[in-house]
Amino acid sequence: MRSTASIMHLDLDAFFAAVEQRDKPSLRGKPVCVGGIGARGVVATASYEARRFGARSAMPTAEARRRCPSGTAFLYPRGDAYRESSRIVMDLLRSVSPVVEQVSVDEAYVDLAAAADIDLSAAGVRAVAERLIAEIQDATGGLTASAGIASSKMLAKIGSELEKPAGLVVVPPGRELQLLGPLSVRVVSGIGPATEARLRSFGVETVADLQRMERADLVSIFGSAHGGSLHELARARDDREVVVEREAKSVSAEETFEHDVVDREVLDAELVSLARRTAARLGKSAAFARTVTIKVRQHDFATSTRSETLLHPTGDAGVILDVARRLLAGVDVSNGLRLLGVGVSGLSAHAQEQLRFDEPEVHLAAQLPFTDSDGTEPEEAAVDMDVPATPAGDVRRTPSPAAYTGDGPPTWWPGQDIAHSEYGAGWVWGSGLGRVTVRFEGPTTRPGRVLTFRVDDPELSKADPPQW
DNA sequence: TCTGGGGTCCTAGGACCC
DNA sequence: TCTGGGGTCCTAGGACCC
Repeated sequence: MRSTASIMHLDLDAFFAAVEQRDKPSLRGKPVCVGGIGARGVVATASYEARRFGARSAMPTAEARRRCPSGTAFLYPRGDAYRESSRIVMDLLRSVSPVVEQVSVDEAYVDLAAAADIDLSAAGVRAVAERLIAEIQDATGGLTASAGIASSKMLAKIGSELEKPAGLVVVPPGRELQLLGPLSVRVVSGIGPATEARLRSFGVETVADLQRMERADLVSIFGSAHGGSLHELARARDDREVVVEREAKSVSAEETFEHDVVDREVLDAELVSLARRTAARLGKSAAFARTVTIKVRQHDFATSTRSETLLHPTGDAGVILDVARRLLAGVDVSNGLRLLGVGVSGLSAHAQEQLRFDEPEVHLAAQLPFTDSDGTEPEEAAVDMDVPATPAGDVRRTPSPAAYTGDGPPTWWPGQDIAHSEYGAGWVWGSGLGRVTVRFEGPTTRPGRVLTFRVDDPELSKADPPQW
Protein backbone atom coordinates (compact mmCIF):
# COMPACT_ATOMS: atom_id res chain seq x y z
CA MET A 1 0.00 0.00 0.00
CA ARG A 2 1.36 3.38 -0.97
CA SER A 3 1.10 6.66 0.85
CA THR A 4 -0.49 8.35 -2.17
CA ALA A 5 -3.48 7.44 -4.31
CA SER A 6 -1.34 6.77 -7.36
CA ILE A 7 -2.65 3.52 -8.82
CA MET A 8 -5.49 3.89 -11.27
CA HIS A 9 -7.76 1.07 -12.38
CA LEU A 10 -9.78 1.80 -15.49
CA ASP A 11 -12.30 -0.32 -17.27
CA LEU A 12 -14.74 0.15 -20.07
CA ASP A 13 -18.42 -0.04 -19.19
CA ALA A 14 -20.31 -3.06 -20.61
CA PHE A 15 -17.59 -3.03 -23.25
CA PHE A 16 -18.76 -5.53 -25.90
CA ALA A 17 -22.36 -4.36 -25.70
CA ALA A 18 -21.31 -0.72 -25.79
CA VAL A 19 -19.31 -1.26 -28.99
CA GLU A 20 -22.35 -2.93 -30.53
CA GLN A 21 -24.57 -0.03 -29.57
CA ARG A 22 -22.05 2.42 -30.95
CA ASP A 23 -21.90 0.64 -34.31
CA LYS A 24 -25.61 -0.23 -34.48
CA PRO A 25 -27.68 2.89 -33.80
CA SER A 26 -30.96 0.98 -33.68
CA LEU A 27 -29.68 -0.81 -30.56
CA ARG A 28 -28.90 2.32 -28.54
CA GLY A 29 -31.00 2.39 -25.42
CA LYS A 30 -32.09 -1.21 -26.02
CA PRO A 31 -31.20 -4.48 -24.27
CA VAL A 32 -28.25 -6.18 -25.95
CA CYS A 33 -26.48 -9.40 -24.99
CA VAL A 34 -23.17 -10.36 -26.58
CA GLY A 35 -21.79 -13.87 -26.28
CA GLY A 36 -22.37 -17.46 -27.31
CA ILE A 37 -25.54 -17.80 -29.32
CA GLY A 38 -25.87 -21.57 -29.49
CA ALA A 39 -27.80 -23.77 -27.11
CA ARG A 40 -24.82 -23.95 -24.77
CA GLY A 41 -23.70 -20.36 -25.09
CA VAL A 42 -23.23 -17.95 -22.23
CA VAL A 43 -23.48 -14.17 -22.11
CA ALA A 44 -20.13 -12.38 -22.24
CA THR A 45 -21.54 -8.87 -21.74
CA ALA A 46 -25.05 -7.58 -21.21
CA SER A 47 -25.87 -3.92 -21.86
CA TYR A 48 -27.17 -1.96 -18.89
CA GLU A 49 -30.65 -2.13 -20.43
CA ALA A 50 -30.42 -5.94 -20.54
CA ARG A 51 -29.15 -6.03 -16.96
CA ARG A 52 -32.39 -4.41 -15.85
CA PHE A 53 -34.12 -7.62 -16.95
CA GLY A 54 -31.64 -9.75 -15.05
CA ALA A 55 -29.22 -10.69 -17.84
CA ARG A 56 -25.67 -11.02 -16.56
CA SER A 57 -22.20 -12.00 -17.70
CA ALA A 58 -21.63 -15.78 -17.53
CA MET A 59 -25.36 -16.47 -17.54
CA PRO A 60 -26.47 -19.14 -20.03
CA THR A 61 -27.78 -17.34 -23.09
CA ALA A 62 -30.93 -19.46 -22.95
CA GLU A 63 -31.63 -18.04 -19.50
CA ALA A 64 -30.97 -14.48 -20.68
CA ARG A 65 -33.40 -15.05 -23.57
CA ARG A 66 -36.07 -16.08 -21.09
CA ARG A 67 -35.51 -12.99 -19.00
CA CYS A 68 -35.22 -10.34 -21.69
CA PRO A 69 -38.14 -9.07 -23.74
CA SER A 70 -38.54 -9.95 -27.40
CA GLY A 71 -36.60 -7.52 -29.51
CA THR A 72 -33.51 -7.94 -27.33
CA ALA A 73 -30.48 -8.34 -29.56
CA PHE A 74 -28.37 -11.46 -28.99
CA LEU A 75 -25.14 -10.97 -30.87
CA TYR A 76 -22.06 -13.05 -31.46
CA PRO A 77 -18.87 -11.16 -30.48
CA ARG A 78 -17.00 -9.12 -33.11
CA GLY A 79 -13.50 -9.56 -31.73
CA ASP A 80 -11.79 -7.35 -34.29
CA ALA A 81 -14.00 -4.40 -33.48
CA TYR A 82 -13.38 -4.80 -29.74
CA ARG A 83 -9.63 -5.18 -30.19
CA GLU A 84 -9.46 -2.00 -32.25
CA SER A 85 -11.24 0.10 -29.63
CA SER A 86 -9.17 -1.56 -26.91
CA ARG A 87 -5.96 -0.64 -28.71
CA ILE A 88 -7.01 3.02 -28.85
CA VAL A 89 -7.81 3.04 -25.14
CA MET A 90 -4.57 1.33 -24.10
CA ASP A 91 -2.57 3.77 -26.22
CA LEU A 92 -4.27 6.65 -24.43
CA LEU A 93 -3.41 5.11 -21.06
CA ARG A 94 0.21 4.74 -22.11
CA SER A 95 0.26 8.40 -23.06
CA VAL A 96 -0.38 9.15 -19.38
CA SER A 97 2.18 6.79 -17.82
CA PRO A 98 4.70 4.29 -19.18
CA VAL A 99 3.61 1.71 -16.61
CA VAL A 100 0.30 0.29 -17.81
CA GLU A 101 -0.76 -3.25 -16.93
CA GLN A 102 -3.40 -4.48 -19.32
CA VAL A 103 -5.54 -7.06 -17.53
CA SER A 104 -7.90 -7.83 -20.40
CA VAL A 105 -9.32 -6.13 -23.50
CA ASP A 106 -11.36 -3.74 -21.41
CA GLU A 107 -9.37 -3.25 -18.24
CA ALA A 108 -5.99 -1.94 -17.10
CA TYR A 109 -4.02 -0.58 -14.17
CA VAL A 110 -1.97 2.58 -14.61
CA ASP A 111 0.86 3.55 -12.27
CA LEU A 112 0.47 7.30 -12.02
CA ALA A 113 3.57 7.56 -9.82
CA ALA A 114 5.64 6.29 -12.72
CA ALA A 115 4.77 9.35 -14.78
CA ALA A 116 7.16 12.23 -14.42
CA ASP A 117 4.69 15.06 -14.55
CA ILE A 118 1.63 14.08 -12.51
CA ASP A 119 0.55 15.92 -9.36
CA LEU A 120 -0.28 13.05 -7.03
CA SER A 121 -2.68 15.00 -4.82
CA ALA A 122 -6.28 13.79 -4.84
CA ALA A 123 -7.27 16.76 -6.99
CA GLY A 124 -4.33 16.16 -9.30
CA VAL A 125 -5.05 12.51 -10.02
CA ARG A 126 -8.76 13.20 -10.37
CA ALA A 127 -8.01 15.78 -13.05
CA VAL A 128 -5.83 13.29 -14.92
CA ALA A 129 -8.57 10.66 -14.85
CA GLU A 130 -11.27 13.08 -15.92
CA ARG A 131 -9.24 14.16 -18.89
CA LEU A 132 -8.47 10.55 -19.79
CA ILE A 133 -12.09 9.43 -19.63
CA ALA A 134 -13.09 12.33 -21.86
CA GLU A 135 -10.34 11.48 -24.33
CA ILE A 136 -11.41 7.85 -24.41
CA GLN A 137 -14.99 8.83 -25.12
CA ASP A 138 -13.84 11.14 -27.85
CA ALA A 139 -11.43 8.72 -29.51
CA THR A 140 -13.70 5.67 -29.46
CA GLY A 141 -16.92 7.13 -30.70
CA GLY A 142 -18.52 7.48 -27.29
CA LEU A 143 -17.44 4.51 -25.19
CA THR A 144 -17.56 5.26 -21.50
CA ALA A 145 -14.99 4.18 -18.94
CA SER A 146 -14.97 4.07 -15.16
CA ALA A 147 -11.90 4.62 -13.03
CA GLY A 148 -10.78 4.19 -9.47
CA ILE A 149 -7.62 5.69 -8.03
CA ALA A 150 -6.19 4.51 -4.74
CA SER A 151 -3.09 3.52 -2.84
CA SER A 152 -3.27 -0.13 -4.01
CA LYS A 153 -4.54 -2.23 -6.87
CA MET A 154 -7.37 -3.71 -4.85
CA LEU A 155 -8.74 -0.39 -3.71
CA ALA A 156 -8.35 1.13 -7.16
CA LYS A 157 -10.36 -1.71 -8.65
CA ILE A 158 -13.03 -1.44 -6.00
CA GLY A 159 -13.15 2.29 -6.63
CA SER A 160 -13.71 1.82 -10.34
CA GLU A 161 -16.71 -0.43 -9.63
CA LEU A 162 -18.38 1.86 -7.12
CA GLU A 163 -19.97 4.37 -9.46
CA LYS A 164 -20.19 2.53 -12.74
CA PRO A 165 -20.97 3.43 -15.44
CA ALA A 166 -18.88 6.49 -16.22
CA GLY A 167 -17.80 6.71 -12.59
CA LEU A 168 -14.65 8.14 -11.07
CA VAL A 169 -13.71 7.47 -7.46
CA VAL A 170 -10.54 8.61 -5.74
CA VAL A 171 -9.93 6.84 -2.43
CA PRO A 172 -7.87 9.17 -0.26
CA PRO A 173 -5.01 7.45 1.58
CA GLY A 174 -6.11 6.70 5.12
CA ARG A 175 -9.74 6.06 4.15
CA GLU A 176 -9.25 2.53 2.82
CA LEU A 177 -10.48 0.62 5.86
CA GLN A 178 -13.49 2.85 6.25
CA LEU A 179 -14.47 2.20 2.64
CA LEU A 180 -13.78 -1.52 2.79
CA GLY A 181 -15.43 -2.46 6.09
CA PRO A 182 -19.12 -2.55 5.14
CA LEU A 183 -18.58 -4.14 1.71
CA SER A 184 -19.17 -7.82 0.93
CA VAL A 185 -16.12 -10.05 1.20
CA ARG A 186 -16.58 -10.63 -2.53
CA VAL A 187 -14.81 -7.33 -3.26
CA VAL A 188 -11.55 -8.79 -1.93
CA SER A 189 -9.31 -10.08 -4.73
CA GLY A 190 -9.25 -13.86 -4.58
CA ILE A 191 -12.64 -14.32 -2.92
CA GLY A 192 -15.01 -16.07 -5.30
CA PRO A 193 -18.17 -18.10 -4.77
CA ALA A 194 -16.44 -20.98 -2.97
CA THR A 195 -14.49 -18.86 -0.50
CA GLU A 196 -17.51 -16.64 0.07
CA ALA A 197 -19.63 -19.69 0.94
CA ARG A 198 -17.04 -21.06 3.36
CA LEU A 199 -16.65 -17.68 5.04
CA ARG A 200 -20.40 -17.37 5.32
CA SER A 201 -20.47 -20.68 7.18
CA PHE A 202 -18.31 -18.97 9.80
CA GLY A 203 -20.65 -16.01 9.92
CA VAL A 204 -18.33 -13.82 7.87
CA GLU A 205 -20.09 -11.70 5.27
CA THR A 206 -18.45 -8.28 5.21
CA VAL A 207 -14.83 -7.25 5.08
CA ALA A 208 -15.23 -5.94 8.64
CA ASP A 209 -16.27 -9.46 9.69
CA LEU A 210 -13.25 -10.86 7.89
CA GLN A 211 -10.95 -8.45 9.72
CA ARG A 212 -12.01 -10.07 12.98
CA MET A 213 -10.74 -13.49 11.97
CA GLU A 214 -7.38 -14.61 13.27
CA ARG A 215 -4.66 -15.13 10.72
CA ALA A 216 -3.99 -18.61 12.05
CA ASP A 217 -7.62 -19.59 11.57
CA LEU A 218 -7.70 -18.28 8.01
CA VAL A 219 -4.49 -20.15 7.23
CA SER A 220 -5.79 -23.39 8.67
CA ILE A 221 -9.02 -23.07 6.67
CA PHE A 222 -7.68 -21.81 3.36
CA GLY A 223 -4.02 -22.77 3.32
CA SER A 224 -1.01 -20.57 3.86
CA ALA A 225 -1.04 -18.59 0.62
CA HIS A 226 -4.75 -17.94 0.34
CA GLY A 227 -5.41 -17.59 4.07
CA GLY A 228 -2.47 -15.28 4.53
CA SER A 229 -3.49 -13.07 1.66
CA LEU A 230 -7.08 -12.84 2.93
CA HIS A 231 -5.77 -11.63 6.26
CA GLU A 232 -3.66 -8.97 4.60
CA LEU A 233 -6.14 -7.83 1.96
CA ALA A 234 -8.97 -7.48 4.49
CA ARG A 235 -6.78 -4.85 6.13
CA ALA A 236 -6.20 -3.15 2.79
CA ARG A 237 -2.59 -4.30 2.87
CA ASP A 238 -1.85 -4.92 -0.79
CA ASP A 239 1.59 -4.25 -2.21
CA ARG A 240 1.11 -5.87 -5.61
CA GLU A 241 2.90 -3.68 -8.12
CA VAL A 242 1.64 -2.58 -11.50
CA VAL A 243 3.63 -4.66 -13.98
CA VAL A 244 3.81 -3.84 -17.65
CA GLU A 245 4.08 -7.27 -19.18
CA ARG A 246 3.98 -10.80 -17.94
CA GLU A 247 5.33 -13.74 -19.87
CA ALA A 248 2.66 -16.22 -20.90
CA LYS A 249 2.78 -19.43 -18.88
CA SER A 250 0.43 -21.54 -20.96
CA VAL A 251 -1.52 -21.59 -24.20
CA SER A 252 -4.67 -23.57 -24.82
CA ALA A 253 -7.71 -24.04 -27.01
CA GLU A 254 -10.96 -25.80 -26.21
CA GLU A 255 -14.39 -26.41 -27.69
CA THR A 256 -17.75 -27.18 -26.18
CA PHE A 257 -19.78 -29.31 -28.56
CA GLU A 258 -23.31 -28.49 -29.56
CA HIS A 259 -24.17 -32.06 -28.61
CA ASP A 260 -22.13 -34.48 -26.52
CA VAL A 261 -19.76 -36.50 -28.70
CA VAL A 262 -19.18 -40.26 -28.32
CA ASP A 263 -17.59 -40.95 -31.69
CA ARG A 264 -13.81 -41.22 -31.38
CA GLU A 265 -13.31 -40.22 -35.00
CA VAL A 266 -15.14 -36.99 -34.43
CA LEU A 267 -13.15 -36.38 -31.25
CA ASP A 268 -9.92 -37.04 -33.12
CA ALA A 269 -10.85 -34.55 -35.81
CA GLU A 270 -11.48 -31.99 -33.11
CA LEU A 271 -8.17 -32.84 -31.45
CA VAL A 272 -6.42 -32.13 -34.74
CA SER A 273 -8.01 -28.72 -34.95
CA LEU A 274 -7.27 -27.90 -31.31
CA ALA A 275 -3.63 -29.01 -31.54
CA ARG A 276 -3.21 -26.91 -34.65
CA ARG A 277 -4.74 -23.82 -33.06
CA THR A 278 -2.63 -24.25 -29.92
CA ALA A 279 0.57 -24.69 -31.90
CA ALA A 280 -0.24 -21.72 -34.10
CA ARG A 281 -0.69 -19.44 -31.10
CA LEU A 282 2.43 -20.85 -29.45
CA GLY A 283 4.33 -20.11 -32.64
CA LYS A 284 2.94 -16.61 -32.80
CA SER A 285 4.54 -15.88 -29.45
CA ALA A 286 7.73 -17.62 -30.63
CA ALA A 287 7.57 -20.03 -27.73
CA PHE A 288 8.08 -23.75 -27.19
CA ALA A 289 6.42 -25.96 -24.64
CA ARG A 290 7.32 -29.10 -22.70
CA THR A 291 3.99 -30.14 -21.20
CA VAL A 292 0.92 -31.06 -23.21
CA THR A 293 -2.44 -31.21 -21.43
CA ILE A 294 -5.81 -32.33 -22.65
CA LYS A 295 -9.01 -31.32 -20.92
CA VAL A 296 -12.24 -33.24 -21.13
CA ARG A 297 -15.64 -32.44 -19.76
CA GLN A 298 -18.04 -35.35 -19.52
CA HIS A 299 -21.75 -35.23 -20.32
CA ASP A 300 -22.40 -34.57 -16.63
CA PHE A 301 -19.99 -31.60 -16.57
CA ALA A 302 -17.36 -33.53 -14.60
CA THR A 303 -14.09 -32.05 -15.84
CA SER A 304 -10.65 -33.58 -15.78
CA THR A 305 -7.21 -33.10 -17.30
CA ARG A 306 -4.45 -35.44 -18.43
CA SER A 307 -0.94 -34.21 -19.10
CA GLU A 308 2.42 -35.45 -20.24
CA THR A 309 5.77 -33.72 -20.12
CA LEU A 310 8.24 -34.12 -22.97
CA LEU A 311 12.01 -34.33 -22.61
CA HIS A 312 12.47 -31.25 -24.77
CA PRO A 313 10.30 -28.26 -25.61
CA THR A 314 8.38 -28.40 -28.87
CA GLY A 315 6.43 -26.03 -31.06
CA ASP A 316 5.36 -28.71 -33.50
CA ALA A 317 1.62 -29.21 -33.91
CA GLY A 318 2.24 -32.80 -34.92
CA VAL A 319 4.12 -33.57 -31.72
CA ILE A 320 1.46 -31.86 -29.62
CA LEU A 321 -1.20 -33.83 -31.45
CA ASP A 322 0.59 -37.14 -30.92
CA VAL A 323 0.73 -36.58 -27.18
CA ALA A 324 -2.85 -35.36 -27.05
CA ARG A 325 -4.02 -38.46 -28.91
CA ARG A 326 -2.15 -40.70 -26.50
CA LEU A 327 -3.75 -38.92 -23.55
CA LEU A 328 -7.24 -39.02 -25.04
CA ALA A 329 -6.87 -42.74 -25.73
CA GLY A 330 -6.83 -43.25 -21.97
CA VAL A 331 -10.08 -41.40 -21.39
CA ASP A 332 -13.48 -43.08 -21.20
CA VAL A 333 -15.67 -41.32 -23.75
CA SER A 334 -18.47 -43.86 -23.79
CA ASN A 335 -20.95 -41.52 -22.14
CA GLY A 336 -20.14 -38.66 -24.48
CA LEU A 337 -17.90 -35.65 -24.08
CA ARG A 338 -19.25 -32.16 -23.74
CA LEU A 339 -15.91 -30.41 -24.14
CA LEU A 340 -12.46 -31.17 -25.42
CA GLY A 341 -9.38 -28.99 -24.98
CA VAL A 342 -5.66 -29.04 -25.77
CA GLY A 343 -3.13 -26.90 -23.95
CA VAL A 344 0.61 -26.53 -23.51
CA SER A 345 2.67 -25.20 -20.62
CA GLY A 346 6.23 -25.21 -19.38
CA LEU A 347 7.00 -22.57 -22.00
CA SER A 348 10.46 -21.45 -23.01
CA ALA A 349 11.76 -19.11 -25.64
CA HIS A 350 13.95 -21.63 -27.40
CA ALA A 351 13.95 -25.25 -28.42
CA GLN A 352 17.10 -26.87 -27.06
CA GLU A 353 20.11 -26.97 -29.32
CA GLN A 354 20.98 -30.48 -28.25
CA LEU A 355 17.70 -31.58 -29.74
CA ARG A 356 19.47 -31.57 -33.07
CA PHE A 357 21.79 -34.36 -31.97
CA ASP A 358 19.54 -36.27 -29.61
CA GLU A 359 16.41 -36.53 -31.63
CA PRO A 360 17.04 -36.11 -35.32
CA GLU A 361 13.54 -37.38 -36.04
CA VAL A 362 11.95 -34.24 -34.63
CA HIS A 363 11.22 -31.78 -37.42
CA LEU A 364 13.37 -28.78 -36.71
CA ALA A 365 11.87 -26.81 -39.54
CA ALA A 366 8.47 -27.05 -37.93
CA GLN A 367 9.84 -25.69 -34.70
CA LEU A 368 10.86 -22.36 -36.13
CA PRO A 369 8.53 -19.51 -35.26
CA PHE A 370 5.90 -19.07 -37.93
CA THR A 371 6.40 -16.16 -40.24
CA ASP A 372 3.91 -13.50 -39.44
CA SER A 373 5.06 -10.65 -41.61
CA ASP A 374 1.69 -9.08 -42.30
CA GLY A 375 0.52 -9.26 -38.72
CA THR A 376 -2.35 -11.60 -39.47
CA GLU A 377 -3.34 -14.67 -37.53
CA PRO A 378 -1.21 -17.60 -38.65
CA GLU A 379 -3.31 -19.93 -40.74
CA GLU A 380 -3.82 -23.39 -39.41
CA ALA A 381 -2.60 -24.73 -42.71
CA ALA A 382 0.77 -23.06 -42.15
CA VAL A 383 1.58 -25.62 -39.50
CA ASP A 384 3.54 -28.58 -40.73
CA MET A 385 1.54 -31.65 -39.85
CA ASP A 386 1.02 -35.10 -41.18
CA VAL A 387 -2.71 -34.84 -40.79
CA PRO A 388 -5.33 -33.65 -43.21
CA ALA A 389 -6.15 -29.94 -43.04
CA THR A 390 -9.87 -30.62 -43.10
CA PRO A 391 -11.33 -32.42 -40.10
CA ALA A 392 -12.91 -35.68 -41.14
CA GLY A 393 -15.93 -35.46 -38.89
CA ASP A 394 -18.80 -33.03 -38.75
CA VAL A 395 -17.87 -31.31 -35.53
CA ARG A 396 -20.49 -28.96 -34.19
CA ARG A 397 -19.40 -26.35 -31.70
CA THR A 398 -21.73 -24.50 -29.46
CA PRO A 399 -20.55 -20.94 -29.93
CA SER A 400 -19.71 -21.23 -33.58
CA PRO A 401 -21.76 -19.23 -36.01
CA ALA A 402 -21.72 -22.19 -38.36
CA ALA A 403 -23.51 -24.33 -35.84
CA TYR A 404 -26.04 -21.62 -35.26
CA THR A 405 -26.90 -21.07 -38.87
CA GLY A 406 -26.75 -24.68 -39.91
CA ASP A 407 -25.13 -26.27 -42.91
CA GLY A 408 -24.21 -24.78 -46.22
CA PRO A 409 -22.14 -21.75 -47.06
CA PRO A 410 -22.34 -18.87 -46.74
CA THR A 411 -23.12 -18.58 -43.07
CA TRP A 412 -24.21 -15.39 -41.41
CA TRP A 413 -24.24 -14.80 -37.70
CA PRO A 414 -26.09 -12.23 -35.59
CA GLY A 415 -24.14 -9.02 -35.26
CA GLN A 416 -21.86 -9.70 -38.21
CA ASP A 417 -20.80 -6.81 -40.44
CA ILE A 418 -22.19 -7.22 -43.94
CA ALA A 419 -22.41 -5.20 -47.14
CA HIS A 420 -24.96 -5.18 -49.95
CA SER A 421 -23.87 -3.91 -53.35
CA GLU A 422 -26.94 -1.68 -53.59
CA TYR A 423 -28.01 -0.93 -50.02
CA GLY A 424 -24.54 -0.53 -48.55
CA ALA A 425 -23.26 -1.40 -45.09
CA GLY A 426 -25.30 -3.16 -42.43
CA TRP A 427 -25.31 -5.96 -39.93
CA VAL A 428 -26.95 -9.33 -39.59
CA TRP A 429 -29.93 -9.48 -37.29
CA GLY A 430 -30.59 -13.14 -37.79
CA SER A 431 -30.34 -15.98 -40.23
CA GLY A 432 -32.09 -19.26 -40.82
CA LEU A 433 -34.28 -21.20 -43.23
CA GLY A 434 -32.16 -19.97 -46.11
CA ARG A 435 -32.81 -16.33 -45.31
CA VAL A 436 -30.73 -13.60 -43.70
CA THR A 437 -32.21 -10.47 -42.18
CA VAL A 438 -30.06 -7.37 -42.37
CA ARG A 439 -30.37 -3.94 -40.87
CA PHE A 440 -28.72 -1.27 -42.97
CA GLU A 441 -27.11 1.25 -40.70
CA GLY A 442 -23.74 2.27 -39.34
CA PRO A 443 -22.29 4.19 -36.41
CA THR A 444 -22.85 7.55 -38.10
CA THR A 445 -26.24 6.91 -39.67
CA ARG A 446 -29.75 7.06 -38.28
CA PRO A 447 -31.36 3.75 -37.37
CA GLY A 448 -31.71 1.95 -40.68
CA ARG A 449 -34.24 -0.21 -42.46
CA VAL A 450 -34.48 -3.97 -42.24
CA LEU A 451 -34.49 -6.21 -45.30
CA THR A 452 -34.42 -9.96 -45.77
CA PHE A 453 -32.43 -11.81 -48.44
CA ARG A 454 -31.61 -15.32 -49.49
CA VAL A 455 -28.45 -16.37 -47.62
CA ASP A 456 -26.66 -16.95 -50.92
CA ASP A 457 -27.70 -13.64 -52.46
CA PRO A 458 -24.64 -12.69 -54.54
CA GLU A 459 -25.11 -9.01 -53.72
CA LEU A 460 -24.22 -9.74 -50.07
CA SER A 461 -20.67 -9.91 -48.78
CA LYS A 462 -18.82 -9.95 -45.49
CA ALA A 463 -17.54 -6.55 -44.41
CA ASP A 464 -14.96 -5.07 -42.06
CA PRO A 465 -16.06 -3.39 -38.83
CA PRO A 466 -17.31 0.13 -39.63
CA GLN A 467 -15.43 3.32 -38.79
CA TRP A 468 -17.19 5.50 -36.28
C1' DT B 1 -31.59 -27.13 -23.86
C1' DC B 2 -28.51 -24.66 -17.07
C1' DT B 3 -23.34 -23.89 -16.86
C1' DG B 4 -17.91 -20.40 -22.80
C1' DG B 5 -13.09 -19.71 -23.48
C1' DG B 6 -8.67 -18.14 -22.20
C1' DG B 7 -5.83 -17.64 -18.62
C1' DT B 8 -3.35 -17.50 -13.44
C1' DC B 9 -1.98 -19.37 -8.99
C1' DC B 10 -2.01 -22.80 -5.29
C1' DT B 11 -2.11 -27.44 -3.10
C1' DA B 12 -1.16 -32.16 -2.45
C1' DG B 13 0.69 -36.66 -3.30
C1' DG B 14 4.08 -39.62 -5.33
C1' DA B 15 8.52 -40.39 -7.66
C1' DC B 16 13.08 -39.68 -7.34
C1' DC B 17 17.53 -37.98 -5.69
C1' DC B 18 20.99 -37.00 -2.21
C1' DT C 1 14.57 -56.48 8.91
C1' DC C 2 12.01 -51.28 9.70
C1' DT C 3 12.58 -46.78 8.07
C1' DG C 4 14.80 -39.70 8.18
C1' DG C 5 14.50 -35.48 5.91
C1' DG C 6 14.89 -31.99 2.34
C1' DG C 7 14.35 -30.60 -2.42
C1' DT C 8 12.56 -30.85 -7.12
C1' DC C 9 9.70 -32.49 -10.73
C1' DC C 10 5.43 -34.24 -12.42
C1' DT C 11 0.46 -34.86 -12.36
C1' DA C 12 -4.28 -33.67 -11.13
C1' DG C 13 -7.57 -30.85 -9.33
C1' DG C 14 -9.64 -26.60 -7.61
C1' DA C 15 -10.50 -21.68 -7.11
C1' DC C 16 -10.44 -17.49 -9.23
C1' DC C 17 -10.27 -13.71 -12.84
C1' DC C 18 -12.06 -11.33 -17.07
